[in-house]
Amino acid sequence: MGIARSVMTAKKAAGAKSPRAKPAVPPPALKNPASDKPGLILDAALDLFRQHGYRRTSMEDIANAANVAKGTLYIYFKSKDELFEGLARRLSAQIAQDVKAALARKLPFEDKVLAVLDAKLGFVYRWVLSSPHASELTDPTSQLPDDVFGPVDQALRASLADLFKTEVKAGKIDLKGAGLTPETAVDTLLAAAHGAEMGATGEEHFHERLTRIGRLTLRGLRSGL
Amino acid sequence: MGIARSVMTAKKAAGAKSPRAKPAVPPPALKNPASDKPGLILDAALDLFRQHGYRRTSMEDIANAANVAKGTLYIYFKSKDELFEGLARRLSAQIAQDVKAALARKLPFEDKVLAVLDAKLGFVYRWVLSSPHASELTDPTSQLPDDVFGPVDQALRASLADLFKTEVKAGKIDLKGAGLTPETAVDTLLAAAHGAEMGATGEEHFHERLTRIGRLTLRGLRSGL
Amino acid sequence: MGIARSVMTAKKAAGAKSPRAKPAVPPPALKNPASDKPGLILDAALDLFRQHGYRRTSMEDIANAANVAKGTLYIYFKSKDELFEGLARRLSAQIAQDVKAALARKLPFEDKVLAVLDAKLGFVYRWVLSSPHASELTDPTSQLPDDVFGPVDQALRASLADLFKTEVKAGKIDLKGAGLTPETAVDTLLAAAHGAEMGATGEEHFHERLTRIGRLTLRGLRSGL
Amino acid sequence: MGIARSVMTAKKAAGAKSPRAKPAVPPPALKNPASDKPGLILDAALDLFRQHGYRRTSMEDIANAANVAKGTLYIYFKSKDELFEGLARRLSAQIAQDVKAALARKLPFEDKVLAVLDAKLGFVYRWVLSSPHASELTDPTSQLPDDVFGPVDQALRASLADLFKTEVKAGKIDLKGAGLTPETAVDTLLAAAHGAEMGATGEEHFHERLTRIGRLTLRGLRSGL
DNA sequence: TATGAATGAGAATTCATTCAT
DNA sequence: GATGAATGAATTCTCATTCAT
Repeated sequence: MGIARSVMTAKKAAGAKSPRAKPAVPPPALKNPASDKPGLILDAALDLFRQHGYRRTSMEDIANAANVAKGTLYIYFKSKDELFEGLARRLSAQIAQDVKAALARKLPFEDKVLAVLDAKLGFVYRWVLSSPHASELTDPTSQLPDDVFGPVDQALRASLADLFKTEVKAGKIDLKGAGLTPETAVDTLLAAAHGAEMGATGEEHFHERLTRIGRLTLRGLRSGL
Repeated sequence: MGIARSVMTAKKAAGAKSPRAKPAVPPPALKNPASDKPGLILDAALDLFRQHGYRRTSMEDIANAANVAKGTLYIYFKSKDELFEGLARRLSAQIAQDVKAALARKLPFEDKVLAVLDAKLGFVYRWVLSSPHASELTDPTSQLPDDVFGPVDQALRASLADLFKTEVKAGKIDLKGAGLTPETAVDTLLAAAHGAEMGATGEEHFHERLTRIGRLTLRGLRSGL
Repeated sequence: MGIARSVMTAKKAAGAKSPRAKPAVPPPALKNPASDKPGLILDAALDLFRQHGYRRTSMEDIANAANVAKGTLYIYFKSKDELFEGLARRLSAQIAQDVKAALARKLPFEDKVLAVLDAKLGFVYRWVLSSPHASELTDPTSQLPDDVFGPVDQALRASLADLFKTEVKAGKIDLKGAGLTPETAVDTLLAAAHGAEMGATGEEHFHERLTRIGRLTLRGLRSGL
Repeated sequence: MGIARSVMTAKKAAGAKSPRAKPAVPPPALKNPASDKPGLILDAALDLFRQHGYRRTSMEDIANAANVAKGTLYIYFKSKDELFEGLARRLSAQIAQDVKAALARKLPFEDKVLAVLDAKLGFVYRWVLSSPHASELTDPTSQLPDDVFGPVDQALRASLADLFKTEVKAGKIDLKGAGLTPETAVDTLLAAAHGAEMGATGEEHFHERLTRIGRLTLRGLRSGL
């Protein structure tokens, strides 16, 4: 089973033009793509976690959904928590890719910032936050090692800070007037954007919010205010 | 045992003047104020949930911490989930009070908005989100009845929308220019503010963020941009 | 709330003529009939035991149904098991009365035997065996003291044996031919009659069976076979 | 542990000639006959249920007696009630076999009827009714699915009815004279026989009763009465 | 690698009984 | 006598994890 994986690995149709167009993840090359056991296991797990939450998904459920024996799970993941960590790592890797792609696109400042926000938050929303059990998936153990999402986040912040600096130099935005440095400005933007998920009722709703938050925040940074 | 309640019910020193001043909760009258069993149980539960999370706090733990027998928990709360709901209701009631107080204060527009945001989010942050197990406390069952937080939220939104309208009439802010109605503006503001919690490392950090988000967002609404 | 007792104590309309007519129990005189607490408790208990079985009826249920506090039950009955025993004693007393009445009636031999069987088994059937939880009511603890039903049974057997002896003397039945003594004949008859309850689907069904068993058994005892 | 199973599966010495001869059960083929886990569990359970009753036998007790872990019980039986149902099914299967064997024996009418009654009721008596907790074993949940004992009972009734019809044709018995059809005659006989269990003090006592009831009932059916 | 039967600590919940008022 | 809050032992059931095959 696993609509999850099929979607997560599906290439989106190419020629999208909006800032939100975001391609997805090329599956890592496998000798026999049909037997990427750990991948299949994670697919099944994601599906089930989203549907029933972490607590109410048993290792047995995952094994059944992945068509492997329970013991097999423990060959690839030392524990249920590590299996979850594996999920987080895969998610993180995919976000990294999407963010990188967004940054590489040739777009005006504001559009690019929105594209980046969408790459990061939209992805998470689609795969995690839109689940009725999102809170359990945020981190069921509160133990995700720093290296799971940390590096991606660092890189993102650095890149956005650079974008901001450029824009400041160009006189388009005025951080000082708002009492901010590039870093605090980025932090503020990301935090605010993160709030878009709050009680969002669907992806459309989420995106409208995200866009409004992004635009309003950037508006507050404009020069000559 | 129970710093939670002592803090939650402690009267804050009166004459605070900063926008962040937070009044608190008049305990409901009790026959024997020294033995508000359900209250003591909730105190113990909140403490433990914050420390160890919902899943890893057993009813036995709660009973021990509250110095009552396991069975006593079930006199006041039908199940572990209902106990959690009780916690949420108490939280909600306290937020409602604080928000109301913030709205009643005589402050300039921006300060009042920040005060309201702080009343709502700061309270939640202090009692829920600052826990390493925050995600589990958001709603372990994804089943909190609508009437727990809904009404408070509705009222808050309505009040903020009124504030905005007044400010629009006074020509101080310009929602149309930002493509917003009072309601979408409030939604955007609240959502953005909600993001302040994201990975905050402490209450100070949280507040700085919240303030920056609030100010930046309001800045984006100013007239004559 | 006690349909049980009202029925159990209700006087049946008088002039019934069939062998099956069986009057019931005059309530013991009480100073204040409205406050026969133990009686009301037993009424409630019987009701509930019949509906939900012994196991699934809690002392709290009984207390609620009897409109007394839980602690009150323990004033009149030392334990749940003793409460049940009280029920059994009341039942036994009522059977004793009905059997006595049946024996006192002026009826031909076969009719009288059937009337006695009905007094004993019909009563039990109506109040115990017709419940879906009969098996639990037969004796939830397997600990009913001998003196609860024993004496009634002894008396019944003795009386029936006398009836048989008389009938033998009159040459109407022939126990020797069937290899029986009066006592074994009575035991056989009672045991067989007892089987009438087996899977009976209602009181009518039960009575047809009981009658057929009685008649067929007595038929097997007829002289000149 | 487990005299239960050893007896229940023990082959009785072959050539028994009395009406009471009881053949037994060919154990289903097992990979490892020494570890029929569900069978061993049922053995332990039957032992304990007979000794202490259903309620007072905990799953833990059963697990200990069967030398398996508590969780193992739930591999084979979804719940305590289903475990009981398993017991009933095994019992039913064995009764079916014994009844079939009794019907296959070449015996005169009356002896065969007695043999059949003994096959059905004697077995139940030995394994269930002779327990001091029989009432709890009759059906602790009042929920045994119809397909557990129903089919066996149906088949038995049909076979006995056939026997009766044959005997009627041969002029040996006279159902009409007793106001019965073959089916009601069978029902009456079975019900009466069922009563043999009532307060039986041991297997001998039970059998005497059963035999007397059977003979007396059949005697009542004889032609030319 | 892969399996899946077996494990057993742990958790939530129930309820007969007690006892201070 | 009457109450009902409080108790805590007992019970059923779950599920992450192990390990012999």
